[in-house]
Amino acid sequence: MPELPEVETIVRDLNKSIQRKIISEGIVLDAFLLRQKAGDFSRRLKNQAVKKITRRGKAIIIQLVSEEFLVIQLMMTGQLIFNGLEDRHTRIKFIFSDGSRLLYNDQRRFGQLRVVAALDEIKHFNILGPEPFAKEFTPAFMQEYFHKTSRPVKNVLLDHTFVAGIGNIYACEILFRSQVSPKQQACRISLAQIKIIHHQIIEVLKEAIAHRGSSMRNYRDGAGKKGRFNERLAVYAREGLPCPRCQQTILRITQAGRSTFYCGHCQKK
DNA sequence: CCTAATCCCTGTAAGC
DNA sequence: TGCTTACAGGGATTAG
Repeated sequence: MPELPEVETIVRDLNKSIQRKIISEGIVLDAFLLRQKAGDFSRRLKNQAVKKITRRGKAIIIQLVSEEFLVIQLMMTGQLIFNGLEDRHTRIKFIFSDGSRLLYNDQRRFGQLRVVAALDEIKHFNILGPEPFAKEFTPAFMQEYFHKTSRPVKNVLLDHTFVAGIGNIYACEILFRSQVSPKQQACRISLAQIKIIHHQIIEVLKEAIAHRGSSMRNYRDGAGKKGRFNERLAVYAREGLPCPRCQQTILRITQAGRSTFYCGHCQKK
Protein backbone atom coordinates (compact mmCIF):
# COMPACT_ATOMS: atom_id res chain seq x y z
CA MET A 1 0.00 0.00 0.00
CA PRO A 2 2.06 2.89 1.15
CA GLU A 3 5.15 4.11 -0.64
CA LEU A 4 7.84 6.41 0.70
CA PRO A 5 5.67 9.57 1.07
CA GLU A 6 2.93 7.73 2.92
CA VAL A 7 5.39 5.97 5.23
CA GLU A 8 7.22 9.26 5.86
CA THR A 9 3.90 10.88 6.81
CA ILE A 10 3.12 8.09 9.27
CA VAL A 11 6.62 8.31 10.77
CA ARG A 12 6.23 12.06 11.35
CA ASP A 13 2.83 11.50 12.93
CA LEU A 14 4.18 8.77 15.20
CA ASN A 15 7.01 11.00 16.40
CA LYS A 16 4.35 13.39 17.63
CA SER A 17 1.94 10.84 19.05
CA ILE A 18 4.02 8.10 20.70
CA GLN A 19 7.56 9.37 21.26
CA ARG A 20 8.69 8.83 24.87
CA LYS A 21 5.61 6.79 25.70
CA ILE A 22 6.05 3.46 27.42
CA ILE A 23 4.61 0.37 25.81
CA SER A 24 2.94 -1.42 28.66
CA GLU A 25 1.79 -4.22 26.39
CA GLY A 26 1.96 -5.45 22.81
CA ILE A 27 -1.12 -7.58 22.16
CA VAL A 28 -0.87 -9.99 19.25
CA LEU A 29 -4.24 -10.81 17.73
CA ASP A 30 -2.78 -12.38 14.58
CA ALA A 31 0.64 -13.99 14.96
CA PHE A 32 0.78 -14.67 11.21
CA LEU A 33 2.21 -11.17 10.70
CA LEU A 34 5.12 -11.66 13.09
CA ARG A 35 8.54 -12.86 12.04
CA GLN A 36 9.21 -14.28 15.49
CA LYS A 37 7.31 -16.07 18.23
CA ALA A 38 4.48 -13.95 19.66
CA GLY A 39 5.81 -14.45 23.20
CA ASP A 40 9.26 -13.18 22.22
CA PHE A 41 7.75 -10.19 20.39
CA SER A 42 5.57 -9.17 23.33
CA ARG A 43 8.29 -9.75 25.93
CA ARG A 44 10.80 -7.53 24.14
CA LEU A 45 8.23 -4.70 23.89
CA LYS A 46 6.93 -4.89 27.42
CA ASN A 47 7.63 -1.75 29.47
CA GLN A 48 9.86 -0.34 26.74
CA ALA A 49 9.92 3.41 26.11
CA VAL A 50 9.83 4.67 22.53
CA LYS A 51 12.89 6.77 21.71
CA LYS A 52 12.15 7.90 18.18
CA ILE A 53 10.67 6.68 14.92
CA THR A 54 12.53 6.61 11.62
CA ARG A 55 12.15 5.06 8.19
CA ARG A 56 14.21 3.06 5.71
CA GLY A 57 12.56 2.68 2.32
CA LYS A 58 8.97 1.72 3.08
CA ALA A 59 9.75 0.22 6.50
CA ILE A 60 8.99 1.95 9.81
CA ILE A 61 11.65 1.68 12.51
CA ILE A 62 10.59 2.32 16.10
CA GLN A 63 13.67 2.71 18.28
CA LEU A 64 13.26 1.52 21.84
CA VAL A 65 15.16 2.56 24.94
CA SER A 66 16.44 -1.03 25.17
CA GLU A 67 18.38 -0.22 21.96
CA GLU A 68 16.24 -2.74 20.13
CA PHE A 69 14.09 -1.88 17.10
CA LEU A 70 10.46 -2.60 16.36
CA VAL A 71 10.40 -2.80 12.56
CA ILE A 72 7.07 -2.64 10.74
CA GLN A 73 6.51 -3.17 7.02
CA LEU A 74 3.00 -2.12 6.08
CA MET A 75 3.19 -3.77 2.67
CA MET A 76 -0.07 -3.32 0.76
CA THR A 77 -2.73 -2.62 3.36
CA GLY A 78 -1.09 -2.04 6.74
CA GLN A 79 -2.15 0.93 8.85
CA LEU A 80 -0.85 2.35 12.13
CA ILE A 81 -3.55 4.40 13.80
CA PHE A 82 -3.12 6.24 17.07
CA ASN A 83 -6.10 5.85 19.38
CA GLY A 84 -8.11 4.33 16.53
CA LEU A 85 -11.16 2.11 16.85
CA GLU A 86 -10.52 -1.60 16.78
CA ASP A 87 -12.14 -3.56 13.94
CA ARG A 88 -11.85 -6.99 12.36
CA HIS A 89 -8.66 -5.96 10.56
CA THR A 90 -6.84 -5.02 13.76
CA ARG A 91 -3.96 -7.50 14.03
CA ILE A 92 -1.71 -6.03 16.75
CA LYS A 93 -2.40 -3.55 19.57
CA PHE A 94 0.22 -1.49 21.36
CA ILE A 95 -1.04 -0.21 24.70
CA PHE A 96 0.86 2.63 26.36
CA SER A 97 1.20 3.26 30.08
CA ASP A 98 -0.87 6.46 29.86
CA GLY A 99 -3.83 4.51 28.45
CA SER A 100 -3.40 5.60 24.84
CA ARG A 101 -2.88 2.97 22.15
CA LEU A 102 -1.63 2.37 18.66
CA LEU A 103 -3.46 -0.11 16.41
CA TYR A 104 -1.87 -2.05 13.60
CA ASN A 105 -4.61 -2.83 11.08
CA ASP A 106 -4.04 -4.89 7.95
CA GLN A 107 -6.75 -6.11 5.64
CA ARG A 108 -4.61 -8.41 3.51
CA ARG A 109 -2.22 -9.64 6.20
CA PHE A 110 0.85 -9.06 4.03
CA GLY A 111 2.47 -6.80 6.62
CA GLN A 112 5.40 -7.87 8.75
CA LEU A 113 6.39 -6.86 12.27
CA ARG A 114 9.41 -7.88 14.31
CA VAL A 115 11.65 -6.77 17.16
CA VAL A 116 15.36 -7.00 16.38
CA ALA A 117 18.55 -6.10 18.24
CA ALA A 118 20.22 -4.80 15.05
CA LEU A 119 18.81 -3.66 11.73
CA ASP A 120 21.15 -5.84 9.71
CA GLU A 121 19.24 -8.86 10.99
CA ILE A 122 16.67 -7.88 8.37
CA LYS A 123 17.79 -9.20 5.01
CA HIS A 124 15.66 -6.67 3.17
CA PHE A 125 17.69 -3.77 4.57
CA ASN A 126 20.93 -5.30 3.39
CA ILE A 127 19.88 -5.37 -0.27
CA LEU A 128 18.09 -2.01 -0.29
CA GLY A 129 19.39 0.78 -2.53
CA PRO A 130 19.99 4.35 -1.35
CA GLU A 131 17.30 6.65 -0.03
CA PRO A 132 16.15 9.05 -2.77
CA PHE A 133 16.98 12.05 -0.56
CA ALA A 134 20.46 10.79 0.37
CA LYS A 135 23.42 12.68 -1.06
CA GLU A 136 24.84 9.54 -2.68
CA PHE A 137 21.72 9.24 -4.83
CA THR A 138 22.97 11.33 -7.75
CA PRO A 139 22.46 11.38 -11.54
CA ALA A 140 25.90 9.77 -11.84
CA PHE A 141 24.79 6.92 -9.57
CA MET A 142 21.65 6.49 -11.66
CA GLN A 143 23.63 6.51 -14.88
CA GLU A 144 25.93 3.76 -13.67
CA TYR A 145 22.95 1.59 -12.74
CA PHE A 146 20.93 2.38 -15.88
CA HIS A 147 23.92 1.71 -18.09
CA LYS A 148 24.07 -1.96 -17.18
CA THR A 149 20.44 -3.00 -17.63
CA SER A 150 18.13 -3.29 -20.60
CA ARG A 151 15.02 -3.48 -18.45
CA PRO A 152 12.26 -0.91 -18.98
CA VAL A 153 12.89 2.21 -16.90
CA LYS A 154 9.57 1.77 -15.05
CA ASN A 155 10.71 -1.60 -13.74
CA VAL A 156 14.02 -0.12 -12.64
CA LEU A 157 12.32 2.67 -10.67
CA LEU A 158 10.29 0.00 -8.87
CA ASP A 159 13.40 -2.00 -8.07
CA HIS A 160 14.26 -1.31 -4.43
CA THR A 161 17.82 -2.57 -4.90
CA PHE A 162 18.26 0.46 -7.18
CA VAL A 163 16.59 3.07 -4.98
CA ALA A 164 14.44 2.62 -1.87
CA GLY A 165 10.84 3.68 -1.45
CA ILE A 166 9.39 4.18 -4.92
CA GLY A 167 6.28 2.12 -5.65
CA ASN A 168 3.86 1.86 -8.52
CA ILE A 169 2.05 5.19 -8.09
CA TYR A 170 5.15 7.35 -7.89
CA ALA A 171 7.05 5.45 -10.59
CA CYS A 172 4.21 6.30 -12.99
CA GLU A 173 4.01 9.94 -11.91
CA ILE A 174 7.79 10.48 -12.00
CA LEU A 175 8.01 9.20 -15.57
CA PHE A 176 5.05 11.28 -16.69
CA ARG A 177 6.59 14.46 -15.31
CA SER A 178 9.91 13.51 -16.87
CA GLN A 179 8.14 12.86 -20.20
CA VAL A 180 9.91 9.53 -20.53
CA SER A 181 8.17 6.39 -21.76
CA PRO A 182 7.85 3.69 -19.09
CA LYS A 183 8.84 1.19 -21.79
CA GLN A 184 12.15 2.87 -22.58
CA GLN A 185 15.12 0.63 -21.82
CA ALA A 186 17.19 2.07 -18.98
CA CYS A 187 20.47 1.66 -20.88
CA ARG A 188 19.14 3.77 -23.74
CA ILE A 189 18.31 6.81 -21.62
CA SER A 190 20.64 9.78 -22.06
CA LEU A 191 22.37 11.53 -19.19
CA ALA A 192 20.25 14.61 -19.87
CA GLN A 193 17.09 12.54 -19.41
CA ILE A 194 18.55 10.81 -16.35
CA LYS A 195 19.07 14.22 -14.77
CA ILE A 196 15.43 15.07 -15.40
CA ILE A 197 14.22 11.77 -13.92
CA HIS A 198 16.51 12.24 -10.91
CA HIS A 199 15.08 15.71 -10.34
CA GLN A 200 11.50 14.45 -10.67
CA ILE A 201 12.07 11.55 -8.27
CA ILE A 202 12.96 14.06 -5.58
CA GLU A 203 10.33 16.64 -6.54
CA VAL A 204 7.41 14.21 -6.79
CA LEU A 205 8.26 12.49 -3.52
CA LYS A 206 8.71 15.80 -1.69
CA GLU A 207 5.47 17.16 -3.06
CA ALA A 208 3.64 13.98 -2.08
CA ILE A 209 5.01 14.20 1.46
CA ALA A 210 3.86 17.84 1.62
CA HIS A 211 0.36 16.60 0.73
CA ARG A 212 0.53 13.75 3.25
CA GLY A 213 0.65 11.02 0.61
CA SER A 214 -1.87 9.50 -1.77
CA SER A 215 -4.89 7.52 -0.61
CA MET A 216 -6.13 5.14 -3.24
CA ARG A 217 -7.93 2.56 -1.14
CA ASN A 218 -6.35 1.67 2.14
CA TYR A 219 -3.75 4.24 3.00
CA ARG A 220 -4.35 6.29 6.14
CA ASP A 221 -2.00 8.49 8.12
CA GLY A 222 -1.22 8.11 11.79
CA ALA A 223 -4.53 9.71 12.74
CA GLY A 224 -6.57 7.54 10.34
CA LYS A 225 -6.98 10.30 7.73
CA LYS A 226 -6.49 10.08 3.97
CA GLY A 227 -3.68 11.78 2.04
CA ARG A 228 -4.35 14.51 -0.50
CA PHE A 229 -1.76 13.86 -3.19
CA ASN A 230 -4.02 11.52 -5.17
CA GLU A 231 -5.97 14.62 -6.25
CA ARG A 232 -2.79 15.70 -8.03
CA LEU A 233 -2.02 12.43 -9.79
CA ALA A 234 -1.64 13.01 -13.52
CA VAL A 235 -1.70 9.44 -14.82
CA TYR A 236 -1.95 6.86 -12.06
CA ALA A 237 -5.35 5.07 -12.07
CA ARG A 238 -6.51 7.43 -14.83
CA GLU A 239 -6.81 5.00 -17.72
CA GLY A 240 -9.17 6.39 -20.39
CA LEU A 241 -9.16 9.91 -18.92
CA PRO A 242 -7.51 12.87 -20.68
CA CYS A 243 -3.84 13.64 -20.12
CA PRO A 244 -3.64 16.89 -18.10
CA ARG A 245 -0.89 18.09 -20.43
CA CYS A 246 -2.10 17.22 -23.96
CA GLN A 247 -5.67 15.90 -23.42
CA GLN A 248 -4.95 12.60 -25.16
CA THR A 249 -6.22 9.43 -23.51
CA ILE A 250 -4.16 7.93 -20.68
CA LEU A 251 -3.12 4.36 -21.45
CA ARG A 252 -2.60 1.36 -19.23
CA ILE A 253 -0.17 -1.50 -19.84
CA THR A 254 1.22 -4.27 -17.64
CA GLN A 255 4.90 -4.24 -16.70
CA ALA A 256 6.52 -6.57 -14.19
CA GLY A 257 3.05 -7.83 -13.31
CA ARG A 258 1.79 -4.37 -12.36
CA SER A 259 -0.26 -1.72 -14.08
CA THR A 260 1.60 1.16 -15.68
CA PHE A 261 -0.33 4.32 -16.56
CA TYR A 262 1.14 6.79 -19.02
CA CYS A 263 0.44 9.21 -21.84
CA GLY A 264 1.49 7.76 -25.19
CA HIS A 265 1.76 11.25 -26.65
CA CYS A 266 3.75 13.02 -23.90
CA GLN A 267 5.91 9.99 -23.08
CA LYS A 268 7.12 8.79 -26.47
CA LYS A 269 10.80 8.28 -25.73
C1' DC B 1 24.34 -13.36 -13.12
C1' DC B 2 19.95 -11.17 -14.87
C1' DT B 3 15.01 -10.84 -15.57
C1' DA B 4 10.28 -12.33 -15.52
C1' DA B 5 6.69 -14.89 -13.40
C1' DT B 6 4.44 -16.43 -9.41
C1' DC B 7 2.82 -16.38 -4.92
C1' DC B 8 1.53 -14.70 -0.20
C1' DC B 9 -3.92 -12.99 1.61
C1' DT B 10 -8.32 -10.53 1.67
C1' DG B 11 -11.63 -7.49 -0.24
C1' DT B 12 -13.89 -4.86 -3.81
C1' DA B 13 -15.53 -3.81 -8.21
C1' DA B 14 -16.55 -4.89 -12.83
C1' DG B 15 -18.35 -8.02 -16.22
C1' DC B 16 -21.56 -11.49 -17.64
C1' DT C 1 -29.24 -10.93 -8.11
C1' DG C 2 -25.45 -14.04 -8.18
C1' DC C 3 -21.39 -15.89 -9.87
C1' DT C 4 -16.70 -15.32 -11.83
C1' DT C 5 -12.75 -12.81 -12.81
C1' DA C 6 -9.46 -9.18 -12.44
C1' DC C 7 -7.07 -6.29 -9.73
C1' DA C 8 -5.06 -3.73 -5.62
C1' DG C 9 -0.01 0.77 -3.38
C1' DG C 10 5.02 -4.70 -1.68
C1' DG C 11 8.39 -7.94 -1.65
C1' DA C 12 10.38 -12.83 -1.46
C1' DT C 13 11.04 -16.77 -4.01
C1' DT C 14 11.09 -19.64 -7.97
C1' DA C 15 11.76 -20.49 -12.75
C1' DG C 16 13.86 -19.66 -17.03
